[in-house]
Amino acid sequence: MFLTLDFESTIPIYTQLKQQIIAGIAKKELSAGEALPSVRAMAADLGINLHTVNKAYQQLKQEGFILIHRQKGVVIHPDGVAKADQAYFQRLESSLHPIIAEAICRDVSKDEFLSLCKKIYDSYHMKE
Amino acid sequence: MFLTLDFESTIPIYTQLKQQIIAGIAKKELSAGEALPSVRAMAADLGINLHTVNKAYQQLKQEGFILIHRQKGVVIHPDGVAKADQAYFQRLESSLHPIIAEAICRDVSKDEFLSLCKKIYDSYHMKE
Amino acid sequence: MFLTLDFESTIPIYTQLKQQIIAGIAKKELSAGEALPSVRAMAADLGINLHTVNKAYQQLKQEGFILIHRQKGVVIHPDGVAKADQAYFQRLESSLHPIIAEAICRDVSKDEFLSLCKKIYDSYHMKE
Amino acid sequence: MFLTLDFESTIPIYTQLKQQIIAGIAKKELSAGEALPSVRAMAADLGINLHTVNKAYQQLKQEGFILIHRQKGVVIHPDGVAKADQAYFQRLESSLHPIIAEAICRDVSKDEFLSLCKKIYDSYHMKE
DNA sequence: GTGGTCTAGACCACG
DNA sequence: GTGGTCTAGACCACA
Repeated sequence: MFLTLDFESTIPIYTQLKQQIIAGIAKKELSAGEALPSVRAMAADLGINLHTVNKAYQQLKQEGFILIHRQKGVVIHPDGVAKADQAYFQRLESSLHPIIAEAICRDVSKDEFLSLCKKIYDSYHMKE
Repeated sequence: MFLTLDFESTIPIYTQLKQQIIAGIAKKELSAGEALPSVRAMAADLGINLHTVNKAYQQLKQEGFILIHRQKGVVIHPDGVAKADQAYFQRLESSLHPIIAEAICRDVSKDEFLSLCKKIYDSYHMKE
Repeated sequence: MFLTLDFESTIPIYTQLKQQIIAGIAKKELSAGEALPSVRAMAADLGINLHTVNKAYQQLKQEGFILIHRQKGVVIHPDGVAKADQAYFQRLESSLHPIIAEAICRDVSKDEFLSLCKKIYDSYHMKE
Repeated sequence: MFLTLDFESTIPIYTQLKQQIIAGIAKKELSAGEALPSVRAMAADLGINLHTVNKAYQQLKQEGFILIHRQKGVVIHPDGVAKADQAYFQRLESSLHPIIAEAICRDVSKDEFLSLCKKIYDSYHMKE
């Protein structure tokens, strides 16, 4: 799994890290139960601060993507991620709303938009 | 046009304001050439600082949603917003990527996801 | 002579007006001694405020481009504009400095820059 | 690098700051990848408010002269500034137009004008 | 009265 | 300690 961070992005590094790990899971590059590098190792690999990695891991844990064992270290959640619940759909919808509003302003047709979503969706499943 | 801000949200107020105005344009509640309240009036209405409003306006202007007319004040861009270009689609795609990745992890099917997008998309066009 | 104002520009209207009149003189569309519309007429023509026209006229007068007679009204300075003096060259240089600095940063070659200047220069003299 | 601001000037301080930094890049006093003082440090150095410095930095960033690195802070854009494009040449031309029109009115010959441009251009490259 | 600029001081997210 | 956000109050240029 390759992690690429953009230090010039406005997106916080810990968020980028989270997103990349989630993307890895979605692409099945990271499978349930698989071990992730320790906070220290990950930080050293990426040349970033321990706190930054830790923050990403803590949030991933809190959102049910990973487990942090004192001994076994960090592993992808073996039972799969917590499924979509009410709260998640609400978050999802509110994150899509502004994106779609802007797309409409810019005259992106519904089909065009849905095609793009499909394309991205498939880009994850192709790897399956 | 009703603007509702969430002062508890982690999303900056000026961003919320931007999004609501963009949503207003998408819903055709705000039509091309229509005037927006002055920074001062808007700030007073919302109970926020005029600089916060100004920041939102400046960004909307820079992104082509509004323009600042020396006589009419702040108005919705009359020619419609700059259409979707290469750069926009790139931004759009990178904003959708992490959202879709998470949806996949949470076992949201492609159809389910697309339905949600459709629903949101239509919620803007219903007002037409 | 055609005057076109951009009410959406960041450049003040009175400045645009000044520049257009100066351009008119440079292009010999306006010749020495020629009359300009009164403040009122000009303001009505352009749909702008009296004060705005007045400010432009006052500055043009102060810089030696026009004369304002109580009776004859506003006329292009019959003796030609005050020639370039020390102070003018200093102003000219300091207005060119930042422009040229940016051009250099953007890898515009000296020849490229000078060609552009020549082209613009000629665009005024062609009308002669 | 020496920055000199004129607090009496009508040119906004943040604009002066921008111009001086651009001049510094043109003169190669600031080289690609080099770090700039933090907004706070720069503000303290110049005896101005940090928001003023921030505004200059934000605009320089938006125009591609600098970028804000999460680890290194503010740095001169390492890949060099975005090269001259269509839009830039248009801006350049419209900034030169009024300057040249006035020069013509003041009987500055084309050669005289071009010599001045050359002189200024060289004043940047001498430092190379 | 409008937007543009500048100052000042505060809190927070980030690394 | 860094930049990002928000507030507040002041002055000015513009129309």
